Amino acid sequence: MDRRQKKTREAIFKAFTVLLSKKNYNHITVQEIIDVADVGRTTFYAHFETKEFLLKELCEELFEHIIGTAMGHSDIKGRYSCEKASDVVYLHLVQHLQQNDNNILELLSCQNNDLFLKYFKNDLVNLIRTLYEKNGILKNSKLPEDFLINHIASTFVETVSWWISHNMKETPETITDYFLAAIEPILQNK
Amino acid sequence: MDRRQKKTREAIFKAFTVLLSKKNYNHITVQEIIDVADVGRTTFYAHFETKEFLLKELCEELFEHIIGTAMGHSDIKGRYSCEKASDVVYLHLVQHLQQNDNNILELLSCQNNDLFLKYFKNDLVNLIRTLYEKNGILKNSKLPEDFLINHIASTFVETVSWWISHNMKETPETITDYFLAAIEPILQNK
DNA sequence: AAAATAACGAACACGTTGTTCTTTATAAAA
DNA sequence: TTTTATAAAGAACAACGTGTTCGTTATTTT
Repeated sequence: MDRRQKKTREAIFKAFTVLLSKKNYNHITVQEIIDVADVGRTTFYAHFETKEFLLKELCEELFEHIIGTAMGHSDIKGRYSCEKASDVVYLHLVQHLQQNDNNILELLSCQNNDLFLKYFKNDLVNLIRTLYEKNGILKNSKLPEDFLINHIASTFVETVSWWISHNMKETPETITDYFLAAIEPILQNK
Repeated sequence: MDRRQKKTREAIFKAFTVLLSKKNYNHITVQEIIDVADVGRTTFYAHFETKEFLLKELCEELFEHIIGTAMGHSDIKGRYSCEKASDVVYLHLVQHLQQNDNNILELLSCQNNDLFLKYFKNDLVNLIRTLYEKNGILKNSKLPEDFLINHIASTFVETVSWWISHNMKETPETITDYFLAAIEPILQNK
């Protein structure tokens, strides 16, 4: 990719992130974004069709990375017992968030964090499905499988969201424990 | 309240609801709302400062009613054992939703249902706090109390959301059972 | 019947959007 | 290095949405 393209793309992402940490998504204008990013109007529209596409691409870049590496860990650790393997994946996700790559925390704690949490949950559903699909854990429950997957993903997102809103005082290990305490009884509830 | 005021207010709410069922909140303009509601531009702004205030007031009217009556039931049934009382409240809520007062289902199943689910969850947190605050059920858990309240409220909202997205094939009793199965193990997990 | 209040409609200034065109700067290919 | 391709800049534009003002008409309330 052209060095110029990469630079403007990153300048726009950065400006958008900064603005999101200050004000509501709906009140952010393209004009403000290009002012903060210091790029021409034409340039912005050459990169992103609209503000909404910008949001979409930002989310994709953010979560592709974090979920992708977690997926990797699920394969590597596949040799251990089923439950432990998934526990490790969850812990890795929480630790990854704590590291704050790409200022992801700035976005997950802003006014409009629901925009990002929605995306995050969506990607998590896929991760969780592949995590549990091989072993039949979810199939043996008296609750529908897609209900369970949705419940687990939601609980993870809510746990992380709760953690961030409490200024992440707890360690990643504690948070993972909270999360597992919230869902594990369900998995054993056959 | 003046009959004229009430009529325009309802016309605007109705128009807004219709539009929300068709398109994204961000793409709905005040112009469209007043066209569909068939009221003058000046009249709209005499009632609502902005589109956002319209959304806010709509949410308040919607959930004030449904949560309010549920709160009532929690007091009435207080004589039974603690857990059963709350179970009845949850069932009532689900049944209330099924009745579809004020086209609440149209809003909870539209593209932007997250706007309403967010409000719903907020009100639920208050309901749940009062539901469990007298008996010390939540205090005896190894998990923080506000984490638990948040988890229960989220799980309820997610359960309802899952139900609606599946065209509400299940009965209110089944859905309440699913919800209770998802949270009850936690409450006993001291 | 009179006074108060709500709705209407037209017009307005202002800001935002997304596009077009020309010019300049930078990177890649020869 | 020179040439060629491509990205960014900047100015200008029409179209649209916003929120307000003002004078007029219709409907309640007193």
